[in-house]
Amino acid sequence: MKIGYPCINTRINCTSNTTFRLANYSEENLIKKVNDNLDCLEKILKFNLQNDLLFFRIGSNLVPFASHPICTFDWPSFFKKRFQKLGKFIKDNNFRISMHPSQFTVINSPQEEIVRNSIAELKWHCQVLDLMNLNPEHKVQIHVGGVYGDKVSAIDRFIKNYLKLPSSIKKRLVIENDDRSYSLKDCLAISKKIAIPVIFDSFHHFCLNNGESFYQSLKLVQKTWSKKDGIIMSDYSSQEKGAKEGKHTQSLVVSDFRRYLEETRGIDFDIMLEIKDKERSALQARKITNNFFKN
DNA sequence: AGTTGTCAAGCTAGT
DNA sequence: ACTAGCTTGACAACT
Repeated sequence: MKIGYPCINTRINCTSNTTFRLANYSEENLIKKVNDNLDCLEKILKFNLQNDLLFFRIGSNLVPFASHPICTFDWPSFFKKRFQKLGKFIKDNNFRISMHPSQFTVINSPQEEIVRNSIAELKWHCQVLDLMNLNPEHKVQIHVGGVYGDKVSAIDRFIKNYLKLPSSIKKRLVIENDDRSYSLKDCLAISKKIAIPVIFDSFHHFCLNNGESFYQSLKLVQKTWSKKDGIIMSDYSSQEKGAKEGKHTQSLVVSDFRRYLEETRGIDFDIMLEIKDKERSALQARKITNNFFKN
């Protein structure tokens, strides 16, 4: 089981998500920011390696405005060597990488332009992983999208648009159950039709489910990951106490996490801790799992 | 140096 | 009609 955290390390004095305002776009700015981001990504991965945190989600600001029409600069060629070097480090040390384009990426929108923009967004995410020469075990995850008052057609639209995607995207794309619209059951039904792997988000499942236990859920999800996709990825969080349902906790709730490990014992999966305090919780979780699996 | 309004983009539920 | 929350806070202009 690999343990990871998303995008940001709070104790390293840098972020791999530096960006700039669209109004300040220039080739010079772009090059500088991407360079800074790659520098920082390298530092984060080194930290993670030292601490046995081999799962990491790379943030979507790594290349600012990569899918925006303003960005005509050939950054993939310009940074090719750097990406390759990072990719080698990732492979040599057996890291698992994921990326998660943000809420604007909706491939089942009824508006063609939104779908087009979403595909452009997926394309550059996948391209980053390709530039690093990472195999399809390194994934790009999205949600199914909107419902628009008619889930059946919304799902049909997802499938129809998915089938038109280039293989560079299809080989990496996975769908995640969300906390309001598309449950695990919905995702599995989609997966059955187009063989897309499903990422299980335990917290979203807690918010929206059809009665499946965590163990059952992971077992069901396991069937959607083929050998080339690697072992299953999952997202983990728990509810912030006192806040409204759906808000991620500030720090790892140890008792909840232990219970989760108990309930899912026997299933091999990589776990991404979507918790606000980032590496702090991941370090805690690493210790807990190390002891847990000793027994 | 620290604070705060604003930032490319979508969707949903709650007020 | 408007906002919070998801998401990954970070920028930049102001005290």
